[in-house]
Amino acid sequence: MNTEDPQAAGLAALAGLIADRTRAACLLALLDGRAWTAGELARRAGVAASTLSEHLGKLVAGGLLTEERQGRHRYVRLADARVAQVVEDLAAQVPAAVVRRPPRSLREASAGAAMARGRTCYDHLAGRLGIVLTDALTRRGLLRQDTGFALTDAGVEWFGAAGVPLDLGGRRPLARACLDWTERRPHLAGAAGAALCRRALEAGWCVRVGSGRAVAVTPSGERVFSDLLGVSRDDLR
Amino acid sequence: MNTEDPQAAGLAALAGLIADRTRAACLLALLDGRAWTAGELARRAGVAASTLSEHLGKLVAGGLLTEERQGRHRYVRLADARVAQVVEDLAAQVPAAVVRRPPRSLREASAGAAMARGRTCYDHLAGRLGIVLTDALTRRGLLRQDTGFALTDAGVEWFGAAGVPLDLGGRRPLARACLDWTERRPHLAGAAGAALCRRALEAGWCVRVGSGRAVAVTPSGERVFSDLLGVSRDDLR
DNA sequence: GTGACGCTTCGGCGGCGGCCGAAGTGCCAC
DNA sequence: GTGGCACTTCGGCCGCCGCCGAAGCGTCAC
Repeated sequence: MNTEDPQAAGLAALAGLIADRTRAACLLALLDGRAWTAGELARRAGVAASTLSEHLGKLVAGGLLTEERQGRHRYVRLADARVAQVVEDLAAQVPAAVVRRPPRSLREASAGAAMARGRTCYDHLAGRLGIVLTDALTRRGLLRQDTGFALTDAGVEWFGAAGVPLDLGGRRPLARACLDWTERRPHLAGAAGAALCRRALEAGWCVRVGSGRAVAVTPSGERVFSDLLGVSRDDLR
Repeated sequence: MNTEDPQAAGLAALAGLIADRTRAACLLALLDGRAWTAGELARRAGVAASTLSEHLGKLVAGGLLTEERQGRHRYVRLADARVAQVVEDLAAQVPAAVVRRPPRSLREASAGAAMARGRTCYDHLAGRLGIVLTDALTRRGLLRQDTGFALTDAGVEWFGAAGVPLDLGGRRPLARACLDWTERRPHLAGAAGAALCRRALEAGWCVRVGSGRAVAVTPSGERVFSDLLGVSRDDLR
């Protein structure tokens, strides 16, 4: 390369951090928005602890992850919402045919079904649950998807009325579309999506299922979503 | 890797296509939305024609590029707007400090200045020009950026009145934020951004400068943007 | 036809990077 | 202290991949 191009080099370096099967598996696992220990990730990815340690070093050095040492554990999480967005966006581009794979076992099948029903996607809700809520917001004129992706004034009010505080002054966009990779349609992300998810977990509208990203709606959540958004219970199961 | 994960493998493979300096340089060059020949890209990237041929093969096989053979030339372009978006988004994440580099020559400096003033970003307008237009749309209540990123009803009307036809039924979102890597702020992308750019070039409001992506506003364009959006001529120079 | 040109294929080279196991470091429990 | 555990560092192995030049193929100009 006679004429070195710093932008191309930077782009290649960034993509290179993701362009490894093991690191990609880590990033996807970390998309649940929580902190994992190095050991958990190593088991998940199926590589030796030493191998994973090196990968984490690269991801942290590259700014994709932040780490937090606690005793003999190294906790690691996605650095910020922008990193999560990049990983999501890229993951959403991989052809559906590649991702869809018949489950190997009953256990895997039911875990997959739970994820498809509802899960967190970094800091917001995804899966059928995410889509149902996003569609309900749209149907009620609270979110507009026809000319872009933004809350309406009524939508901002609705969040206030629902007891979901919105950070209006923040640098992060309030509403953003995130392509759902099970539903293949956009769901609500951004500050509003994060606030809704946080509130739903705090208030017990939803609970985490098992150890992973899967999320289920509680009876109280069904009532709330029905009252606030007219979502039928059948759509949430 | 004991438990193979098709999603991680797919993500890594996709990122791997971008994770090479030469291929990254090609993708960035192709972000101008036009078709390039293999030879042009080889010269641009500074590698042998044979090397570049192999890279193009991978990018085409991976679905990032489409090719069109004409005589002894192989024309290649980004496969679609989604690919452009992925490349843009990823490129926008590389730290500004890496990209900003003092120009080597007067020629390079003036080319850089022209690009910063105005350029195409795949199929829409970027650089100061893109930002000025996006801000003007926002100031006039035609585009809303405070609660997301979407055209208002008045905005949809404005496009009609300005003689810029919008495809309302299309699958592609009408308005989308694209992070400008010279201005570090979002400018208008999506179907509306593409329509505006197409109309501006057709109607002679803007013209391509030199051989590349740079775009300049013509006197007639200054008049139009002033009339339609209240943009001062000084902001366009 | 003849030569020039654009691109592709192939062989070979070199370097990078992912992987592991072994050894080492720090932390915790007992 | 003593052992166990989580993680890291190191050395070495292996395979992949980007690079080139040479040769080949099709197209275009004359």
